[in-house]
Parts: sequence; structure tokens; C-alpha cells
Amino acid sequence: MTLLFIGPYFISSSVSGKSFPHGTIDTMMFIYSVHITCGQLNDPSFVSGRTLKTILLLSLIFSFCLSLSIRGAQEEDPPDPQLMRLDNMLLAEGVAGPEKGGGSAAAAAAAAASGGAADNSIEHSDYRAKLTQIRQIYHTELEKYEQACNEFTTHVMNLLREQSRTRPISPKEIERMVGIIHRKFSSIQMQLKQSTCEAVMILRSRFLDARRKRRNFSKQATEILNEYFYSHLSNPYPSEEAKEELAKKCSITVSQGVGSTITVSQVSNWFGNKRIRYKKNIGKFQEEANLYAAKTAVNAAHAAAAAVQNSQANSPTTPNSGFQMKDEEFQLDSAESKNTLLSNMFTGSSGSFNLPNSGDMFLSMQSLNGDSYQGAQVGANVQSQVDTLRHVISQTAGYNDALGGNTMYSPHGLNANGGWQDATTPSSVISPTEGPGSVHSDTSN
DNA sequence: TGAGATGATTTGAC
DNA sequence: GTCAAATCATCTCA
Repeated sequence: MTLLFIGPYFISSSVSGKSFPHGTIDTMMFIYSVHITCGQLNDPSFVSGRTLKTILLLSLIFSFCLSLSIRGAQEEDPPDPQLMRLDNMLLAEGVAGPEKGGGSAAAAAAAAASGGAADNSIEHSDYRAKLTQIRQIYHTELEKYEQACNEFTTHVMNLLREQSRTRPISPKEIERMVGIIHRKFSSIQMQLKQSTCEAVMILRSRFLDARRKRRNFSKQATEILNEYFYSHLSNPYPSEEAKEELAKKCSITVSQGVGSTITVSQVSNWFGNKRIRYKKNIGKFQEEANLYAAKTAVNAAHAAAAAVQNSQANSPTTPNSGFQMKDEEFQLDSAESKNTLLSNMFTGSSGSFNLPNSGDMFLSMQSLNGDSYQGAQVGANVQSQVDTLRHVISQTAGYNDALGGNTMYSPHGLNANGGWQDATTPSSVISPTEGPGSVHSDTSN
């Protein structure tokens, strides 16, 4: 132990009849702390031969210089605000205080701070592992310092007791000496805390930076989002439920690829970006809009054809029977229910939002056909429905019809102020005659 | 390698 | 809280 080697110098300087110079204690603690930090506590070579002489010489110089400065700091210090800040930060980061699942709370906090993208498990676990590592090092070092402090205090007390044989030592002097030791170890602890905080800060910034590194969504995910966007162009503000559904649906396709998922906030980001960029450059997006319109129409046709085939296969003698149950359901009063049922009927989907053959698409079918969703009319004949749908598709695909020769997805969803028109009064070409009672899945606007 | 595309973040208004 | 708008930072592709 270092103290065994330093001890003689300490004793010799005390036995000489002088009181302990505070600088000596400070120097010894400096050596002691360096000793601990270097991890050389059990390395005898550290204080052997010339090294010991150098240390003792340095001790003398330090003791002379520091004895002058330390005296002023002997009074009881008030709680250090910097130390409190460090303590609070370490507590908040999950480094200090009780174990919080290996810093998972801090990782979650960091993830939340980065926009709720807490799904990237690889980066998350990496952050957690590194934080745990920091926590372990911090606690090990802290323990070492505390142990060293106690050992050193005990040692000094023993020496004082020894010195008391040669001169009277008041309890106040002992108290003062212990105070000096504790203060010195506190300052060393503060350095440790400071270093730990810096390490956490660096880790955290790297972690957040890494999260900023974006990956493009998969093609399927982008397609799903685009399909929704262009099929709700009159009001491209998906509700929370719709966003969740979209996120889920996108995640399914994405997870087949890189293994990441898409969160609701990412869906929100995507729609925010899309709205802005669409509005800024409608011309550029025209082609894309047409593409998705055609795709939507084709999907609808396929779904309808499949529905027809199913109904015919199930009951060849009564072609309409496949929709009998639907007819009953169409007695529902809610327009939304009808809309959803229509959507489900053609897509086979049971989702809460209408993808991709829903919303405006079916509303346009209704309006172009001039029919309303009366149960008897809708359920009258499957073939007529398919014909109607085909008519819509043919109308939609070119869209140079009597409605004014507009191209598909002309920016009718945007009002004069550059904002999207309200959901209740859309004038999008997708649903040109859509009435004020139209129902969208969007509720966010 | 640079330009454009794109996901994320920031800022300010409501 | 959400939104638009501006901006940043990275990715993609010719």
C-alpha cells in the first residue's frame, strides 16, 4: 500500500515536533489518488527506489506550496451547486442512484427526446450497454475512493494518536484534519463525477446523432403511404388511428427487409413532408398522383372481380347471395359505416381505415354513378356494381370527362390560401361532387 | 462526386 | 398539442 511507504515521511515530519502541514496531507492524497487512478495500488515498483525519492521530493515542494492555499479552505463549505448539478444529472441519466434496469430508463428518455423513435432496438441496446459500462466504472471508482478515504482517515487518526504521545492534540485539530481529508476526497469525487457526466454526454450525443442518421423507408412502405396520401388528397391528414394502422402496415413490409419498423411519429413526419412538398411542386407530383390513381383503380377492379368470383363460386345458382349479408349491413344509417363496408367488400380488408380502395375513391363511384348508398340499390346486383366500378375506373384513368377535362388529382384539395380545404368541403377531382356530408377517416384536421 | 430525394429536426403560429 | 415552413443531414443515383 502506498501509505506504508509514505507513512515514514508523514511520521517523520510529524514526530519532528511540528504540527501537520496541510499541504503534506494534500500532497499525500494527491499521490494516493494518482496511485488509485493508475490502478497501481498493489504495485510495489510504484514507490520503490528513485520513484520514492522523487515522490518525497515532490511531496515536500507540494506541501510547501499548498499549505499556504489550503488553510483558507478549512471552514465548512456550503453545498457545492456544481456538485449538486452533477449529482442530479447522474441521477437523471440513471448512472448514480439505484439500478434502473441497466440505464434503460435513460435510454428510453434519450429515445423519447429523439422524437419517439424508440424502436431501433440495435442502437437502443447499444446505448444501454455502454451506459451500463459507464455506470459500472463509476460505481467501482466511487467505491475505491470511498474505501481509500476511510483508510486514509483511519491512518491519519492513528498517526494523530501516535503524535498525541509527544504533544497534546485537541479534538478540534483532529476534526479539522478529518475535514480536510474529506474535502480533498470530495474534490476527487467531483472530478470523477464530472468525467462520468462528460462520458454520458458524449455517449448521448453520439446516440442521438446516430438516430439522426436516417434510412429510407422501403418501397412497399412508401407505396402504402403514397396510396393513402393520393386516395385522400382532398384531406391528407390521417387520424391517429389511421396513422397507427399505416405504421403497422408499413412495419410489416419493412420488417421483411432491414428489420426496422415505422412509428406513428414517422408516419406524421412523412405526411408533413409530403404535404409541404406536394404543395410546393404540384406539377412534379402529377405523374406520381396519376400513377397511384391508376394503381388504386386497378386494385379496386381486381378486388371486385375476386369478390364476384367468390360469390359465384359459393352460390352458382344465386349470384347475389354473396352480398346478401352486406345488403343487410347497408341498412346502417351511418355514411361512414356504409363507406367502410363498401371498402371492406371490395378489398377484403377489415381495417379501420380505407386502404387503398376507399374514401374518395368510393365516394367518387357514388357520385359518378349518381346513386346514393341505399341498401336496395347497392345490393341489387353484383354485376352492376362491377360495371359501375369499371365505369369509374375508366373515368378516373383518363379523367377527361364532362366534369371539366381536369387531369387526375389536380390540386383541388388546396384552397386559395395554399392550405388544404376542410374535410367537409373538399373539391378534389377524386370526388368531384362529394357533398358536405362526406366522411373521411381523417379527423386530425 | 454532385444534385436531387427524403427522413428528421427546429421554429414559430395557432 | 398539431401544423406549416425552413432547414439539416443523409441517402441514392446518374
